[in-house]
Amino acid sequence: MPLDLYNTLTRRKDRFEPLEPGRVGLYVCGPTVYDFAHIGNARPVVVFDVLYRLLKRLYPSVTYVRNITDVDDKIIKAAADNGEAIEALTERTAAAYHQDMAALGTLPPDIEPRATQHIGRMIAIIETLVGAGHAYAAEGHVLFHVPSMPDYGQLSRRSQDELVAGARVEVAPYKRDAADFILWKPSTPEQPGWDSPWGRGRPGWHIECSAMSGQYLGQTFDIHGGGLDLIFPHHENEIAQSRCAHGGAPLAKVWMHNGFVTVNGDKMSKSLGNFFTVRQLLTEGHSGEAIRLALLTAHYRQPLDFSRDGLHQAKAALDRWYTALRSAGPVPDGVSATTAEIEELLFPTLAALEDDLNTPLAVSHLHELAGQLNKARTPSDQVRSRAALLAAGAMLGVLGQDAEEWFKGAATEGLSATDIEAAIDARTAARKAKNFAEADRIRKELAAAGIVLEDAAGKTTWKRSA
RNA sequence: GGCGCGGUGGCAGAGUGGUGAUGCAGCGGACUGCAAAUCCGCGUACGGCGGUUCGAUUCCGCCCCGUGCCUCCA
Repeated sequence: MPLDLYNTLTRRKDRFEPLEPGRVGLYVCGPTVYDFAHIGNARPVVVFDVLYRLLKRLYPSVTYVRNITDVDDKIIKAAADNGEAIEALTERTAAAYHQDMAALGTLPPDIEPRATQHIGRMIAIIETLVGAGHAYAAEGHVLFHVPSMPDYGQLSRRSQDELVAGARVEVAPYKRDAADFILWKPSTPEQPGWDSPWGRGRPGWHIECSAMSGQYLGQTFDIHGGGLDLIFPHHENEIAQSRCAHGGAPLAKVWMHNGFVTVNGDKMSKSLGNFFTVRQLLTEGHSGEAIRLALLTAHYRQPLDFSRDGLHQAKAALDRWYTALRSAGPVPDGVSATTAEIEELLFPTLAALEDDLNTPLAVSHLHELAGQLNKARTPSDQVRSRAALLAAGAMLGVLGQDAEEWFKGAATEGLSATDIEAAIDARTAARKAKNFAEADRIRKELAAAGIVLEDAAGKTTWKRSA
């Protein structure tokens, strides 16, 4: 099955072919580390994690680069507000980011470069741009001169006239053209800064990605991803810098952008204050797996309205799948499924993902596989459907834990597993004695503590129903 | 003003020029001491108005509503 991906540059789904057979380079814009990641920040991480898993399955060599922006004016401000050293803030926030993204079941990228460790390369690119007449120094700043690039604006499909007409900010006096953007800016003594040919300063927002993608993936690579709001100006400017520094070579072949997470229809954003952090939801007791699935229930280019109800629906789906896995019981000796058998069952899920990451359709195929597992009557059918369900789950990055653990979980409060099992034994004895009043009393007592009992095949199992 | 996205059954959410996914919720049935889970069955859903077509939710036009970007933003 071929892989089709929607390319923002062409505005249509295109058949994907790696630039070099068997090798794929993927660059995704990572976090600016000054605060906890919210669900809107998490969406691209989860979406591109699914892409990464798919690419790894389809191609022998995949290099996934996701940067950490650890120099930025928001960081300077947050550190000042906290009375915290910049480095302490960025280290702390980056560590929290790693924890939270791991909780969402995302694989770490192959390379996670930090902006502050690539200043030299940024300066070199800026020097090249100045030398080629695409950039100029003015009042300690270095700016990219947008009119020097005739085909600027292809990604966002904006003409330079429109940019000027729509400019909503005051144009700095040192700009030759209103659309020119900053490559390097001066730092005051208390701001972080590096020596450069233009004095002590720090990089502008866009140049870091040009430096890091170029270093790890080369001048032209396969896929560049990020959120919709990065199309303009960030990615447009990244393209301008990189192409003008590289003799016009394209930066990335495919540009992918995920849609926004909204709350009651409005974009979730830090400035609006309508955000849920991943950490907050995890603390409330939502599983990272349910958060992840909630983010995958809408197609990645569609807006996703986030709500706790959506989270509960995702959990219900996971309950259904884990129930199927748990009910199937242990695999009998000597029964196994062949790779070909599993692949056949996995095919629809894979085909859905290969069609521009149609995760909602893939989710429906997981439901189909769970249904097949529930209906399986022979050990070989069970083993086959179970293996296929697990493999399909792995494509989405879910169903990675043991089903018993999913249901019995780590209870931070309430009854321990030992207490529960003792109560179940007492109830089983009562049932054997046909003392159903006592059996029901125990069931009710456990239910009040959030424990649901299920009598099946002569054995009683339990789960926490939070 | 420029550029863009969306409006599918109670909810979430795919998809398609013609037998209208999937899940949740709801209803009925099987199973169960009772439940739960599971299985079986059940729904005159495609914002409005025109057009193209034998046939449109799907293509085209206009309109309405919501929403995003236009140098903080995933």
